[in-house]
Amino acid sequence: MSNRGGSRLPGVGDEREERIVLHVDMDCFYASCERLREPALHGEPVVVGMGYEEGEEHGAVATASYEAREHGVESAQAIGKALERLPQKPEDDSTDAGSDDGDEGGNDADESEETEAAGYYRPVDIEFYKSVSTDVRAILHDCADTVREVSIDEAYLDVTDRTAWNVAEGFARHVKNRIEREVGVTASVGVAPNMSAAKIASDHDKPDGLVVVEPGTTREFLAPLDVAEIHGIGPVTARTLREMGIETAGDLADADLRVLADRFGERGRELYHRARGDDDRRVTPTGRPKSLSRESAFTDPTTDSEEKRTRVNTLAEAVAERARDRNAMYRTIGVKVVTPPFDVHTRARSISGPVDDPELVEEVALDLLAEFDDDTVRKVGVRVSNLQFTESDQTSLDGFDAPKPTENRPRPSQSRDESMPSNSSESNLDSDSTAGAESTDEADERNGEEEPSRDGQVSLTDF
DNA sequence: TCTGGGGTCCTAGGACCC
DNA sequence: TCTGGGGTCCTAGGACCC
Repeated sequence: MSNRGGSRLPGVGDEREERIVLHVDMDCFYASCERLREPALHGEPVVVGMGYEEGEEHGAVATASYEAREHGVESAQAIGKALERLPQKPEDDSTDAGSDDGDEGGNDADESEETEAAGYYRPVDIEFYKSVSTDVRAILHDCADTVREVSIDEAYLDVTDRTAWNVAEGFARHVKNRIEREVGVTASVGVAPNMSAAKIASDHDKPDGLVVVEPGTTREFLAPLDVAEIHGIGPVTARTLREMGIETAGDLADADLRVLADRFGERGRELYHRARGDDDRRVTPTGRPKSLSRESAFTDPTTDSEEKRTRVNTLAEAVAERARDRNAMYRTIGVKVVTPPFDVHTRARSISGPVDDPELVEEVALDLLAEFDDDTVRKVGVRVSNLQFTESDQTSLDGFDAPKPTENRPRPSQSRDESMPSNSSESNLDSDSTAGAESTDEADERNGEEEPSRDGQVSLTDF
């Protein structure tokens, strides 16, 4: 996404004033959430593992608290590895002041000398984190007219109309303080004239940080940073850039645009501009999802086609249900098959009109899977895309509400009129005003031709 | 890094149309 | 038919993000 549909050419229209963009990034969010309901974890190393269950060793680190990181625990690390570096703290139920989180205990009592550091391991409880996130979002929407939620723990705010540069730091501090006071978790905030720089700024002083990059200073702020810190430069691009002798954002800013465009196409141009502190994307409200998927890995890679089929069937059901929950119909059904070492294959089939048809999802998914009958498979997924939403939708981003009844946290309580009815007419103003094209407010959905497309990568939240 | 789950965007080739 | 140019849609894969 960048400058096609919504954004304008630089210099066109009223746009020349500097925007004031905040990037708000929760600090090790999952771990902070665990501390919220289990205050004894404050100051302790906390590891939240996905696919992890108590007493087990499989799964991967979703988030590690800073205390845990000091022992070498990192995001996306295998739990087994994390346990090597930071053993699990034996937990006895007795000392546990009744934190309502009734675990099951039992697994302690193991041998081991309790001398060295040990940490608390918890499985991901995404519903609980969502409920915390909802509270944070309410504050953000209260502080800005335009909020783009990027994920459960991250958002951009355009606050140009709410503050001014000479007091922007105070404004940002106010946002931070409200989050901490009203929800009880900390955030790092970056303030800059554009999204790209704000993102990097929020990361710059990470736990509990506040970094302001004033207009006119973005380029010098970025110059010394490693290219990999630029959003959109991952391991592959970073390596290529290094081979070209480009190591810092400053190097990239000084590079030859034509060379970059040659090597990386349109992306090269974009990254070049980002490195120079130029980014004309406007903050636009979070839109509807373009695809929905479920995937799951086998404990051990399998060749058993019945096992694959069974798994795909389950996933197909789950995806169809997810789509129905979100009032989404789909025109494309696809599967993803991952074979060792980590080769990702996708197959997809489009049908003539959008449907809501769970049986069809299963049927098509199984049919597409058949091609891989003889392969060893480590992971399968099912996805629907080419979505079309029925009017009633809304429900913002995470369809599943049902925040658990853990309501003793202070709750800002005005999220209602903010996020619910807004979308249908207002959001279009923002994203579409220049493209004089369609306007029936559902119609602009499809011009972006989403695509099944593939992902592949991995890495986890936290940052 | 041996690897979990959920997404987004971009590119390239082929089919098909005028 | 072999001859361009232009456009759209679909599929598959790659890279990236949290």
